[in-house]
Amino acid sequence: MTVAHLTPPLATGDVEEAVAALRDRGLRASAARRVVLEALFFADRPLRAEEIAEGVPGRVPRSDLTSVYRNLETLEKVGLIRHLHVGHQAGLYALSGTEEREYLTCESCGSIRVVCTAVLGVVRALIREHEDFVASFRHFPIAGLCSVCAVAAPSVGEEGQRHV
Amino acid sequence: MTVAHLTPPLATGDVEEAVAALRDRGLRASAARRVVLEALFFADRPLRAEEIAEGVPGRVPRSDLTSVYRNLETLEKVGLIRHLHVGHQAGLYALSGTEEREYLTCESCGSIRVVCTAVLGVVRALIREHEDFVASFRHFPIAGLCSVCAVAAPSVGEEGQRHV
DNA sequence: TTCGATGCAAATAGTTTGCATTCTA
DNA sequence: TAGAATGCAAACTATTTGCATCGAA
Repeated sequence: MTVAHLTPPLATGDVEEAVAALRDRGLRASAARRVVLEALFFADRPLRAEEIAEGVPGRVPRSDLTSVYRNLETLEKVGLIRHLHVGHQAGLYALSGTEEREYLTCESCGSIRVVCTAVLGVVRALIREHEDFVASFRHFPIAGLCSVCAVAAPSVGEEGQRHV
Repeated sequence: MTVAHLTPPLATGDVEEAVAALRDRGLRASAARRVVLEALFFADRPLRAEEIAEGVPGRVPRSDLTSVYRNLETLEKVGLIRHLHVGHQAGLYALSGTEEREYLTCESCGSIRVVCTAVLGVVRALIREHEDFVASFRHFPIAGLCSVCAVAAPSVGEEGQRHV
């Protein structure tokens, strides 16, 4: 089982800081590795491996998808980044920010929004107490229906409508 | 987006009852379809499509994997079954039982256990109230660390040990 | 007898692995 | 300059689609 996503987070403020963390661990600061970090710092939202490989025209150079995957794995092992899953889509990769973001994902329209960590703290405490289980929502965020889709719920058997 | 998993559940007690529900909807009660239902009724736990296709020697005949996938989709649309995701593995398919089972899945050892629905009810109410979001744990059950792995947590960076 | 359902082959998406080459420390 | 990292090709897993054939109603 891959448990890289259980590595404790290592927050950094920019590419140079992240690169320094790599060197601290005897890892090399290659161009391809920098590019992955640049893409993530530039996006400020979870990205798919393919989005990272595509680069940002004029901003972040494109790179080889295989290397992106290998570097995402390395960066995650170090704790610089994390990944999460939303629906049946490809995995999403994000920086380990100073503030630990957790998400709520709508199964109908596909929207992703940041959730109040305090509320999740209460949820975790509840589950820990009653079920003797340490719940985590980082890797598999809570899914369900956002307020808009919940209202439109009866029509939910067909095709989700993105209402953004 | 595929939202078959948002279909309301339709509980049945045995294969014949499930087959009758299919006919009610103008769907055919083919041999391959019966076999999928038999496998699920026989297992009484969530199964992967491949496990269903393999059959149970002397109990449930094996069948074509493609047909299994097509039939799982049909059965899920009807509400007779549901599917859920655990870690990075293949999807798991289960009957829509009368009692609505929800699970807690350990990210370290891979164990899956049934959770008290009442506790999840409180969790849902909490999230609905504070976040205006209707959480559901059917499709993506809550992940985390079971009590055994939580204690052994410091060693969690490497390889999860199945302690069952 | 007619469509719905099947089963094989082939395609697809996401991700991983092998290996000779390149580049960082 | 040694060993880490790259990048291309190829493999792999889970799942879906095309299509000619079959079988349930």
